[in-house]
Amino acid sequence: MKLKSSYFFTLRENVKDEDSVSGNLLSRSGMIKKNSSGIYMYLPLGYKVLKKIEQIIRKEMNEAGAQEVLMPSLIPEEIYEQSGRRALIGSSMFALKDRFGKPFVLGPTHEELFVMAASHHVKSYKDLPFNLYQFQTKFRDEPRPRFGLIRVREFIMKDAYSFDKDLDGLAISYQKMVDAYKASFDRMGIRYKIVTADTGVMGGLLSEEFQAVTDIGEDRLVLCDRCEFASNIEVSPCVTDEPVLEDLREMSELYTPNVGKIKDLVDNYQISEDKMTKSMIYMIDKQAVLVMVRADDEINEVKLQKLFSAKTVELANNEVVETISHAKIGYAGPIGISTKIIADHRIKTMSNFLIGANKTDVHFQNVNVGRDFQVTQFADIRNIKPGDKCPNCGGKIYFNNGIEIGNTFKLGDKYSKALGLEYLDADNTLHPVVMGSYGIGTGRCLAAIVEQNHDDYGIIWPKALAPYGVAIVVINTKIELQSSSAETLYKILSREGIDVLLDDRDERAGVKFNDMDLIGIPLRITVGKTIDQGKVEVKLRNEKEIQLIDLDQVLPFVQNFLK
RNA sequence: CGGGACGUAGCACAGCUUGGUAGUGCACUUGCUUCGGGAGCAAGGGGUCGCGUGUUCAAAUCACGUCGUCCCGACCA
Repeated sequence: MKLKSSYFFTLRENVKDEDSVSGNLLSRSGMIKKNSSGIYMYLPLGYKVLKKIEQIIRKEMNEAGAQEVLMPSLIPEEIYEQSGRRALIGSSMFALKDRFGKPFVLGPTHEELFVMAASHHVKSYKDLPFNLYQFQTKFRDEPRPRFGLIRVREFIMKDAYSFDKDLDGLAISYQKMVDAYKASFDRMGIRYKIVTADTGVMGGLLSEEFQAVTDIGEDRLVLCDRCEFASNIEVSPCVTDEPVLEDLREMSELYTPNVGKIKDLVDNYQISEDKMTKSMIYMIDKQAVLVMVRADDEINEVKLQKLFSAKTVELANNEVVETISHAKIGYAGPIGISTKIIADHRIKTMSNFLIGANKTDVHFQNVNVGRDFQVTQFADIRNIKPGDKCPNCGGKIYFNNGIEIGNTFKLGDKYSKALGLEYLDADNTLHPVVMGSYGIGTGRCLAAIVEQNHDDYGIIWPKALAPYGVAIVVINTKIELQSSSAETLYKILSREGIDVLLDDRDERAGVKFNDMDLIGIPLRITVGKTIDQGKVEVKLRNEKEIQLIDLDQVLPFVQNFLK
């Protein structure tokens, strides 16, 4: 492509509305443009990269034996009613009505439609297994779009669905997808971890996430410095040390006016956080429950939800807390409370600690479980922390941020049961089909790659994804020999099927160099003064050195580079 | 949905307190000089000051409303 007569622009300054490196670099390089909150235009360069990402995934999916289809985005609302997900997904679903008043939604994910598609084919066990996938726009009305392309309301997802007769079949289908995902992300040059995660709204038996390791990711990845353990913090189990109890001291009241917060207690009374507990009142399926953890631990709501098999888990509002604890916010505690008390296992290891007294301005000190109060149940309900013991090998835990670029689910029979997708087995009995679902967010891949590959000058695309593998820059377009030589080179490379960018704009050299760096072209060929000796300069985006090569060496050099 | 901020040219912003002819830098056009890492000088083009209502002789500026955007939180497939 020749820049002179193309749609091409770059911005010199950061865009105010973008809060991430990738959002800014992609905007400044003219690849994307925000249109509304969480809704983007893909402009020519950005769309080219997106297509390359799609192509890589498509090839791997096809090799894994999946077949590509395309489902609609406009879907009758009743289909989600049937599967029970209309209420579950709730206001995250864009809803609208047609001219006759019939309710439709814009598809946020497509398990239901794929089940319907499958039901046209599946009658007998002989019709299984198979796998269908699509690249298609999803709509999710996120409460808070963020980080450029990372949390958006309209995005393209590759979603695949496997259909098997039993769990053994699912295991095979699932592994094929995991392998295809690994191959895809490897080819894109993304550094990622596979972590176990919560199944969330999807439900089912197992969820694993492919997390690109970056600074800004929204997810906290729990990793071990010794073994391969990797988990999303929301499901990572915690190991609790054996209790080493001190001699029990006499419990007493401590007058603590206006210090309902942990930090104030630490500051004002010189009590360390591992000698205090945090008691929070939660509404779990609308029932109040007191949840206790050590003061320096965080409560994990996903674990709470699982513990109670609950639909909703939320912090109780202030009024409820004050009614139940008979005190101002900050003074709730387990003694004399009427609710169930769920305590983290770590509470068992504590002695002579501090709790809220359910009385405004008062705490109890030297409290001990068993002697001073009873709990309904001990459970693992806290978040694991850096430095904790690895639940797998006992090694040391550390955290990384991650961007969820892919997710694989073993759904089991959740959707096939809800929607009646059954097959007849060899013994003439009906069984629900066993499903898996597998997603990759292509826009997130793009953002993750930029997050992982950039410097002060701009994006550094991996060769496989760069919008153009090579750029030819003419230093001075007014010098005939430079222009004509560059034009000739452009033709030679193009004729060999190389996608090459010719910067023939009437701009100063600095502008062109900076633009080519910003948009991240991996190889730059500069046609300048040295053309008088029949030589051009060659520079790689990720290296500083410039080498001179003869004109007739350009084609083999480029071919070798792009290989 | 709760808390906070912002909305003035394609982009980034000033002007608003104290109402009186719409500004700056980058980008854009033309000319001259320059020409290998975002040039200089000069002359230009481009704005319903988010939208609405009100106060006023007069509103970018004050008041109220509304829409949008961003940040923190809640939520999150």
